[in-house]
Amino acid sequence: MEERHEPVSSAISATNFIKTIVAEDLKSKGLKQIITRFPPEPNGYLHIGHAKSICLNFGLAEDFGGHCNFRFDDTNPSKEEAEYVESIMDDVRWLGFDWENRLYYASDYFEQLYDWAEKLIKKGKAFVCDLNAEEIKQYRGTLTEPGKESPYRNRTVEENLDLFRRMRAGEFPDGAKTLRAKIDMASGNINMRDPVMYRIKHEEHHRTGSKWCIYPMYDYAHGQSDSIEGITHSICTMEYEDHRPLYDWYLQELEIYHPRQIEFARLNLSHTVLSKRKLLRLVKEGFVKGWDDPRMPTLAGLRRRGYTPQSIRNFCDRIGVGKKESLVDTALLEFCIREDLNKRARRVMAVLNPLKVVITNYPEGQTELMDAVNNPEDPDAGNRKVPFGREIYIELEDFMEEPAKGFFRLFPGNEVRLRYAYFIKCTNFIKDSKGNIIEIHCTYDPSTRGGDAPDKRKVKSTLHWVSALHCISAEVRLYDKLFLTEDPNTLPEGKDFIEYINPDSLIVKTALLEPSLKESKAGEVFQFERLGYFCVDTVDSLPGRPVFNRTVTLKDEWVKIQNRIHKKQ
RNA sequence: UGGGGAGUCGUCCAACGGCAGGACGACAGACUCUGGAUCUGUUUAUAGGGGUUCGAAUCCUCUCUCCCCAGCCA
Repeated sequence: MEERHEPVSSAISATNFIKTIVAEDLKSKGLKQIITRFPPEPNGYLHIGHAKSICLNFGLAEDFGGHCNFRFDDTNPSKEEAEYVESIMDDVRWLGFDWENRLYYASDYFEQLYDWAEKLIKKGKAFVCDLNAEEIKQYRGTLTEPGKESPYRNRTVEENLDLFRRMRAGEFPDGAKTLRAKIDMASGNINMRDPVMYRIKHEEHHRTGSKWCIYPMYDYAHGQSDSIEGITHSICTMEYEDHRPLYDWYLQELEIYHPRQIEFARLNLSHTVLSKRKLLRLVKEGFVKGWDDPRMPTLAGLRRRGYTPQSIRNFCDRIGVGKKESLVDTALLEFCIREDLNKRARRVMAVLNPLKVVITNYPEGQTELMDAVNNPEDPDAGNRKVPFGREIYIELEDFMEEPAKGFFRLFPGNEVRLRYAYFIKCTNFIKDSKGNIIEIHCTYDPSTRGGDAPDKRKVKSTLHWVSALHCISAEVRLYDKLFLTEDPNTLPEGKDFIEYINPDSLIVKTALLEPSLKESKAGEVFQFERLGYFCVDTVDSLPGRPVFNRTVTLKDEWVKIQNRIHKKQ
């Protein structure tokens, strides 16, 4: 699974405001290197939004000569599970990033964090509060009104210390007490209204087991973890901007090394959702088949869909980094995977909607092996032989009884090329009782073997095909956008994002494939000529029975022409 | 009505007092044994009003719009 990739071409990534800040800091603070970190909570799967953060943090470290730590932010035992730890590390490795020996857990710092909490108590900057959750909420005030001070706010240092130690010792039940910072209940910033530092949870932690029954809150743990690791730049998303004063306050009161927090806008991608809550609903309610369903924007899903690490890293470079809320068009992601696969995918022929063609003047029982190029973009990919015979299948869409305007594929009397084979001309067609075309008769020109006419005459179209006698069949899964609406997060009043799921986001077909595909291996990528890029599914394929996932279609001029005609009508 | 943040082509990102540029998309053409790829070209933007300045997307000011914050979640 692990792959290494050449760095993304520097032509793509110009600069961003964070690089500017870091460059200035390096100069003004005389730093030799920077240290960043990627700090996921192990409570779910990584998605393309996390990839933006991963690329940013590891990329910055690479650009400025430093390193990026990998840290699990595991301060809440009720939400976190060990199973996620492995999958998250897999995803980051898959993207091609290496944290070497710098794997950390916030839970490794619990003892130090505890000592620092006592230090704040001794400074008179923290107190044990007996208010319950509901009361704390009442006392906190509202967005426009200041809060009230807790009646327990003025306990003595000795009492606070005693109570806090007893909290740790397990003397109190969940929710009975909290440790809170003593800051300012009238602050306009609600995060500063005596925020909770520790809560009591008699729960098993995935790493510390039952050693602790009090757990630090994110705000109390994160900055200090950054400080312990010597992080120079702690990069997070915009919603933490309001938390920065608190981040700074703890570090200042603790009088310890003070990293700099910088916020950037999280990624939004059109036609999909990236919130954990919504993704979970898609899985739980069965709209997709799991976290790694190829329609999911999770890294596991994208990987199974056929997206390459390189394409995702290129995407992350192209979208840039800013502070404003934005919605990136999925078309850019699709461009990135086409760009990458165009260079590396072997071309093969496969027919999704077969229509039988009989070449009436071709000798019965004859088979020829035609020379086919594996990848016109890559001479090293070599050639292969594709069997050809009297009866073949072409794509149903490649024939029209009465050609529409702009259609120059097969129609009665018209000559086209069969890729790597012969010119054929349609002489007749057969319909069933319902009027559906079920078979085409053509003649071929033997002098055009290989696909070129000695008399230099041209045809306007080249069709892909498979030999009826030699082709194999396989399940092919045609994936499309998961949502019909561009932004499933911004909906009319009363609408649920579920209502906008694309009913055709998955269409399963039995396709006919050239025989070389029989032994293709899980994860292999191909371009089915004129159709799109496909990969062999890593979960449901069996030896000799591959299942193919469509990663993305090819750009299709004919589809556009048809759409235009439809719009006019 | 409190605090914080953001407004530049259709989309995303640059330009940081000196010619508003790139990528994707769209459109047009060339080329092509994939209506793919490639190549060429076209199109469209500084939220609005004042001000400072020789010169403003950039500085000042007022206004408008959008986003985030009231977990013992992260």
